[in-house]
Amino acid sequence: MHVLAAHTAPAPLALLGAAAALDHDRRRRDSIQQLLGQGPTMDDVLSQIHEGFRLAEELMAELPATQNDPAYLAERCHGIVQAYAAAIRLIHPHHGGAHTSLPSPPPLGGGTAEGGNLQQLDLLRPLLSGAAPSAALFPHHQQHMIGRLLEASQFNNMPADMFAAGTSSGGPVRRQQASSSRSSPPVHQRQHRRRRESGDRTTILVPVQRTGNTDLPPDDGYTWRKYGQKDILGSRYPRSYYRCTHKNYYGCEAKKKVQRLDDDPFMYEVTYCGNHTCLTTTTPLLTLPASAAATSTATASMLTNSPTGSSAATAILAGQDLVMAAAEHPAPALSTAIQLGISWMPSGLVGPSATAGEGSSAQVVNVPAASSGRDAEYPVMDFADAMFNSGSSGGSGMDVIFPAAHHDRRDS
DNA sequence: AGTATTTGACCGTC
DNA sequence: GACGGTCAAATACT
Repeated sequence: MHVLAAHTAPAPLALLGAAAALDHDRRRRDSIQQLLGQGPTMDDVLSQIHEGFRLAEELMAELPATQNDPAYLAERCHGIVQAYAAAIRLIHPHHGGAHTSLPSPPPLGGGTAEGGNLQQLDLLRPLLSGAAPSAALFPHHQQHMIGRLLEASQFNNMPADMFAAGTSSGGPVRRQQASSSRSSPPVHQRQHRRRRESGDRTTILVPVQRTGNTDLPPDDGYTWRKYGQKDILGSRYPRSYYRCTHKNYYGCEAKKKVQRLDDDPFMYEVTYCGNHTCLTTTTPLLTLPASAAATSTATASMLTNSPTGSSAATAILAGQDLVMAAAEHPAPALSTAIQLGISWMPSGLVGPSATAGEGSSAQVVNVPAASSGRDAEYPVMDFADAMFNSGSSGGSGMDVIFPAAHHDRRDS
């Protein structure tokens, strides 16, 4: 995958050839235009988005002089939000506006309407984190800005444990010193290793978590288990290798590589390999008793009312509106991540090899039906995911739910 | 006891 | 032979 050779690129946009970027742009526009049908043109949408960018840039430029004027800042922020909301309304006119269709989240940080509007910004996340097409649509600095807007709108208001759950951050604290005295087993005891997989890969750029420990890899809503780390030639930062935590339950073969960009330590390059079968498989390894489902539903309600429950999770767990909305507008795909309040889903939903120069416009809107169907029909599985994401290493939450099934699932 | 992380070594590819 | 991806023992942690 040629994207992986971009370590020395001066900017993420350099990940794409100019011709490929233009082609992505065109096909993506065409695809979205088809979705829009007789409605507003894609140019209208992009114009509105760019207006948001423009206002945001103005605000950033004015920040040094206006940072002590909260009323003014609020007004400018509101204008920015309105611009993006207008773009969303153009894309989803039948939503009837930014406030009416999607379930209203609880007030975030005391906000009211802004909370709802800011959540709308999340709909942009697939555009921005969804690999190449976004790079084709928006300049590098604008992608940065969107990332920061999104963080300001959602991440900073998310429960801290929501992030601790998604990645290795939820695991044990890094040990102080590792042993180096052990020796590897004899070669003949090693299992034969599989050839390097050459399946679909998607590379995206994700800004680092700005709050807390910024060394933590970005959370994408999935749960990953780190299985390796390598120093990469010519790269300042090591590359970490993760596989899906659900591998042993669902046989999920999804993997990802995470590496900081040399030229931008505040950005991670995340390469996803393989799709999450744990999202499309119902019960390959587990048998779910009806009582467990009932219990999980009840517990889901508790989570809904939990003070730490996210607004998005509340929306999903509490009703079907968003499920239906997601089915109609699959780009912000419905998945475990949304169940957990994280509304972007890079792997398998942004289309394979989005950076490979192949037409991705169709794939952008091609959400596996099994995914949303499974989420709608198997809430217990989502609860299992939630328990997986508890971050507890000693005694998995699955022990509580599926005690009989939870044994002998260690690797190899 | 069970699980996640670390890290040196192994293995396939180029 | 270099490099990247993976394995798996040792270890940390709950």
